[in-house]
Amino acid sequence: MTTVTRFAPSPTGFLHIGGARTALFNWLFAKKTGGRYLLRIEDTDRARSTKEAIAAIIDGLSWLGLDADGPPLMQFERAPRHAEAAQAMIAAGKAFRCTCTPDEVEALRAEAHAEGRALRSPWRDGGAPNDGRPFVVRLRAPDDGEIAHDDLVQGRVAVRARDIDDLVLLRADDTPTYMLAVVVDDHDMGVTHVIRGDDHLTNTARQIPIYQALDWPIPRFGHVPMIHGPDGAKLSKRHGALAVQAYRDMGYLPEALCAYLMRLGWSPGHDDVVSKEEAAAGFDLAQIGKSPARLDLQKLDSVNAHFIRRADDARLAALTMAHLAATADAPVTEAAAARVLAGMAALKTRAATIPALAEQARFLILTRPLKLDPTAQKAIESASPGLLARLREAMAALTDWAPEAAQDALKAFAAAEGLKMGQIGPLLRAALTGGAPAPDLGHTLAALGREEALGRLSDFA
RNA sequence: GGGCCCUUCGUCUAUCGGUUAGGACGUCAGGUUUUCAACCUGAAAAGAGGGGUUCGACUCCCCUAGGGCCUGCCA
Repeated sequence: MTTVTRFAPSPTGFLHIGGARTALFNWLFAKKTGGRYLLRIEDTDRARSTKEAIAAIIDGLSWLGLDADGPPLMQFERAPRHAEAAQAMIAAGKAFRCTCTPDEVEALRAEAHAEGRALRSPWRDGGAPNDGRPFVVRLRAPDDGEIAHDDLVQGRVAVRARDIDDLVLLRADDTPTYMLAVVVDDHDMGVTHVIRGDDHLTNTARQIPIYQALDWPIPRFGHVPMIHGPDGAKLSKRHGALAVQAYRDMGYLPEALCAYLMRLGWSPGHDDVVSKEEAAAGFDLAQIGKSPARLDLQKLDSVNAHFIRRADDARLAALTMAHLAATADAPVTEAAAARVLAGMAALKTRAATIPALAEQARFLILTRPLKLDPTAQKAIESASPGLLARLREAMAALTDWAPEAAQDALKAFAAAEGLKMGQIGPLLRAALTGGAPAPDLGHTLAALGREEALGRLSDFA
């Protein structure tokens, strides 16, 4: 049997990283088992669902490389099918019409609450008046025994049947509730493994009776813990829950965010930083911890740094230039872009995020004559007269402008002058970068290119 | 109120009855050094509390404490 998993967000807001992680685990499990991973948009809450949210969710998943194996299923479109299932349940005596008014339900609920038991409708055995008054369809919750399932993450979880309420399946307007819609859709989509947040753990005991009432096979369930904020509090919209796109804007690579999210709460037994593709083969739901994990941006930084080093230079250069274009005061030229690309191999070992990479690359896009920061200013003013001019001359004579050759030339120049590198490095660096961060001088010279480098030296010689 | 789930260094975790409780990120201290990083070496740092079971418990059981979720004609 091929496995089918699904991610089923409700489009009432953006895709935050908790949802992204749930999607990721579904994706990993499907890949691991050679199955399919599907997307379902749970838009049955018409008032709160928006087109924008749907677009943002799909965009976020796509950015993360979590595209589904098939078009998304829109839940609301299936309302007739859900109603049909509810009717079948009534016919089988597993569901019933309940004509209690909201006030009556509230009173019954208060009573049940006070007695510490689950809500049961007075009409659960039938007999509700059929005189045109509004009604809902409720599940006739099992009377005795226990509802248990072997959770792939949590282990065996059992709830006594008497603690399950006569939950609403179909509202008075004939639309399905979440409990019904989920079960019907998961069944119809052929979902074999329901992997979702552990906020649904207790809902499982409420959904299993629906499967049983419909005489459908019950899928396996795996409830993964939620992610908490750095302070241990649950992530919520007003508390650190950011859209995945916000992480993109902060300069994280999608493969890095996936790798980090994947490791958050899942330990394959080693600490290697690997991509989701590399991890899929060894993925195991049983290795996911049961307790919530906190978000740690510093760890994310470190994982991101790892993937920046592995990333393609041209891709990084494009991301860096985009960031520079948005933040630098001066317009970025094509020549500057070429320099950033040329220097990327040396630059990318030095930054954990794209903004940090842009800061490392900033010296490359500066326009002549460079403005000097105080330290650079001092280095140039205090240099012995003519030194920079002689250095420029020595470099101008150089034919090979590769990093190593440039470095060797600098050493030779220092030796000829009877100076140590420490005595010419700051001066040269000041003239080349104006004080902006940059790699070692060989790479700095190489990335700038002969013409630009010599030009910058001329400006201060 | 009721039900269910969770609890090892600051953080993510390893350990599946016997370890000096290991690693990673972070932190701190050294080293390297031409800026900023990076890098190298070292250090500090943990089993929520209390009872059991056992020759022996982080590991199994119970209680307590703390946290989370569900208990909606939200999802």
